[in-house]
Amino acid sequence: MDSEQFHRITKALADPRRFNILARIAKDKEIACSDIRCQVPITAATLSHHMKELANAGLIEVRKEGQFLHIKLRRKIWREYLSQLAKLQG
Amino acid sequence: MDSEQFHRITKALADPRRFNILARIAKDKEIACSDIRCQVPITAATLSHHMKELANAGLIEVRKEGQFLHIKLRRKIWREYLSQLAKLQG
DNA sequence: CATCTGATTAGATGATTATCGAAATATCGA
DNA sequence: TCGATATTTCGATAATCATCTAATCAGATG
Repeated sequence: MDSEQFHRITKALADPRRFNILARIAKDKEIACSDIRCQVPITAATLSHHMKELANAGLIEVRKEGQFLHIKLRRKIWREYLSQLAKLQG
Repeated sequence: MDSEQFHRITKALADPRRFNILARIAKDKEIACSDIRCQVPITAATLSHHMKELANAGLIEVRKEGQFLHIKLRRKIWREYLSQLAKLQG
C-alpha cells in the first residue's frame, strides 16, 4: 500500500459518523445502502458523500444491482492498513 | 479505551504531517521537540499545535526539562488503538 | 540584568469538508 | 407511461483546522 492510499484511508476514518458507517458495513458480508439509511439517521446526500469517500480510499467495494447499491468491506485492504499502522510500533 | 478517545486518535492521525511527526517520535524511545524541528521543516507554532493535538489524543507523553520538551509515544495506548481498530474485522 | 533559545499563545487567513435541501438520474412495478 | 424508490449531483452554508507571523513566556547563560 502506497503512502497516498494510506493517508486517504486515515482521513476516511477521521469522521466519526463515517467510521461508524464503515463499522456497520464490516459487520456483514455485504449490506445495501438503503439498509444503512434505515439504521443510521442520515440524509441520502450525506450518505452518498461518505460512500464516495470510503470508495475513494479503497476501503469498500460497491456493486450496483438494479436501484440498489451493495457495499462490502475490502478486508484485504483493511488488513494491509492495519499492518501498515502496526509498523509505527517498530 | 472509550469511543471518545478513539475518535480523538483517529482525528489526530488524519493530518499527514502530524502522522509523520508521530512516526518520527515512535522511532526513538524519547525525542526532543527541538530535534524534530531540525528534521522536519515546520514552524515552532505549528509544531506546538500538533503536539497539543497528539497529547490531547493521549498518544504522547510530554516531559519538560528546562527549556526542552521530551516526547514519548505512549505505546500502550497505541496498542489499544490498534486492537480497537482490529475489532472492525470481526 | 540583558540576552539568547525553546516553546506557547493570540489572531488571522485560507483550505477543506460535513451537512443539507432541491433538483436530477436511474430503475423498478403497476 | 406514470409514479415510487434509490442514489447522485449541485449549490450553499457552517464548522473545522492547518498554517503562518508576531508577541509573549520561561529557562539558561553571559
